[in-house]
Amino acid sequence: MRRSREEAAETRRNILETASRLFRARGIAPVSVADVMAALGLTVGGFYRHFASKEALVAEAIEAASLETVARHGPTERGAARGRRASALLDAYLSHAHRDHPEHGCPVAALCSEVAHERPSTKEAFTRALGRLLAIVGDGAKGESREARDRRLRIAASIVGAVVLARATSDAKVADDVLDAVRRGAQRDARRRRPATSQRT
Amino acid sequence: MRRSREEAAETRRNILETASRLFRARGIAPVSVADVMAALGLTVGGFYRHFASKEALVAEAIEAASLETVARHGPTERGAARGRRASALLDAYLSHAHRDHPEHGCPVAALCSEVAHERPSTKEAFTRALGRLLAIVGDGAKGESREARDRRLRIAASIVGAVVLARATSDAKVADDVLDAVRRGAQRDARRRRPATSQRT
DNA sequence: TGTACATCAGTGAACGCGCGTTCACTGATGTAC
DNA sequence: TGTACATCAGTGAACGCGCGTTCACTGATGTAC
Repeated sequence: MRRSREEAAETRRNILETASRLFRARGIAPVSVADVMAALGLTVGGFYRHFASKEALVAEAIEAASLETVARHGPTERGAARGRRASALLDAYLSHAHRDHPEHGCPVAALCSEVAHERPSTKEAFTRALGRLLAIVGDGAKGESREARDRRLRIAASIVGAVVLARATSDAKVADDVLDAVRRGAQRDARRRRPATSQRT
Repeated sequence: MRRSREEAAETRRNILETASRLFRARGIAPVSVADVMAALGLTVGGFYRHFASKEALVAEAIEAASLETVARHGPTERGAARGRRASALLDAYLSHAHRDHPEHGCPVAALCSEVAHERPSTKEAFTRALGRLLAIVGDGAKGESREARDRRLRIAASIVGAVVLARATSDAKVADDVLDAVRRGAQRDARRRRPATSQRT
């Protein structure tokens, strides 16, 4: 039953994409290698032709989810366009759609507390994902002031915190309100140092 | 081998306390019922004399951790004392000690992304814990303005986000900086509406 | 271009292991008289 | 207060189950000539 190189490469991409969705939707531990393969109509044995271990898959899946999230919010522009992009990111990040569909969302928000107990390779992939999130929240130029870096870290912590709490709570009002409150705060915070930028897309 | 009522009650308390520590330190799924009992020098079978299921233990352990966290930051005072308490809470929450010792810390920060995939009873215990955290971040009086409630939600999201990210990243500088940045921001934010309160304990 | 053979993607069963939960059993505790 | 018996906290083995990983096998693909 050998497949062509192209088919094999596509299988690998499919495993990665499916794993990336499943891990974000249901967490790392609750998703088994067999779950991922079954979702593609394949059996477990074949998995190890493509990845050395579940751990390796997890690290790559986080990487893939992170790159997908970044790509959705566009490359780094300059000036007013960058401000609009950052503002649009905040609205998207704190939307009900993002809260309700972690499988298509940011891996940092989906996996943050679970990753703390994972192995180094997983934590490193998570760390790169967080780095990319920090990069699209602001722009992290070399000569950045401490205030500017603080603001990026603060915005990242609050948007991740808001989405995670909105997903974990069973109180629908708190879930809605924390997203709203953080959206208003972060937009104001982001605007503070970019007064020339037009807001609200 | 029957034990006295007092001994049995103490065993129950010990199971709860140990579970509460282990879940915060290592997460829910990675800690088995046998792990908890073994940590007390007991065998698994006896567990079910005290709790109906692991799920019931998880819910009670989150509740216990939450009450312990609240108790550590004292009951609600009025006026300037409340401001000092809230300020001290922020410093403690965002400290290296809290980041490095989740087993003695806030269950909301320790379990947030994992709880999103747990059963209703667990999410409800988490929701009560979040409610208590919101209550000690500000004071949530009845006539509270939208701005005041927003500020409490924003501070809660950002301190939880900061601790979770600081624990999950393998970049020591980002871990330190996100705690510092959020501490400065939250102290400033908290001070904004309580100008009469003396700051920095 | 055609043929013979090596490669290897995917199968499906098996490996050892740990999980949550159940259960017959033990013997000290608690209770009824 | 003393005795007989019921209760039940904790033991330790077993239950069925799912996990990550391994492996002999298959047959189509890729390669050497």
